[in-house]
Amino acid sequence: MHLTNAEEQIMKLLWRLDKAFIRDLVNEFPDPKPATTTVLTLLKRMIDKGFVNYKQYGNSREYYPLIKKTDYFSDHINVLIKDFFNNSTAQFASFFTNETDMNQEELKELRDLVDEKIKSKKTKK
Amino acid sequence: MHLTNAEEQIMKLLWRLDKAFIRDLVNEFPDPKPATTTVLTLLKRMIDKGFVNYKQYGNSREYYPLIKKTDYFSDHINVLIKDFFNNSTAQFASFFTNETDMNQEELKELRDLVDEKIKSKKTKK
DNA sequence: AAATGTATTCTACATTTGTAGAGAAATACA
DNA sequence: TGTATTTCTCTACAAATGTAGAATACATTT
Repeated sequence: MHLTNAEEQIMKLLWRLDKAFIRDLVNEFPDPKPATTTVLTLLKRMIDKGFVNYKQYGNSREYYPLIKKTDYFSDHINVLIKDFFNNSTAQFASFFTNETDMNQEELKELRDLVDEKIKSKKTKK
Repeated sequence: MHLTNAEEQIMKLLWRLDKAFIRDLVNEFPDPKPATTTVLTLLKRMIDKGFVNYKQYGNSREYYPLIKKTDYFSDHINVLIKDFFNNSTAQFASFFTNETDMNQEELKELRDLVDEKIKSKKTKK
């Protein structure tokens, strides 16, 4: 099961706000804002799909995400890696460092990060 | 403009085969294969969108991709980075090394890669 | 309590996407 | 040279997606 584009927009809002009432969500949109019912329809579909739940307060609901942004994202990336890099993370990493324009600073940061990762794996064994 | 899912399947075939006639494409599908007309319809849409072109041979056409896989992929990744990491490649890289399960080998490869990248940038200046 | 505002569900419909048949035109073959 | 095959276009339609009004129920304000 997956989110459509419009649904993903709502999801991003929920991730950013943590939880929100319908009016909060609609307000987050720049003009022209979608109709409230539009957002409600999307929310209902997202609930059916198991991505969102809510807490009832009187006649209104506070919606919140059921999956973590990082998990959702992780899935995305992995699909991309599978589709385009024959499932090789190394190949992807190579592509990544070549194609994105990280500056000197960021590159060093990344190298140190990877270095740490290597060390932590070594000690773990 | 973007490719739909079904169109992207065709695109992947074209990237892999470089160029192909309609029967080649249909044959690449596992059973049950889609109808030839289905694939033809998709190809026509992709041509209209500017993703594919063809060379005419008699009454049939040899189709080929107009965009490189890496460029297409690069766009994807960048959208993800923008959407989920506030446009910070460094933040994404960090996430990436943490969330994917690269082994010792791959990690070293990546570190060396990044190292090279750092050096090449230094000398370029 | 009546009027107004807000949230929700139900229903509806236009657009996009996935899938493919009918028919025409070109080609291959018996 | 008539027949089968292949490729293509045109048309069609079901399913998914995006968008929102009408109706309803509850809450708030006067």
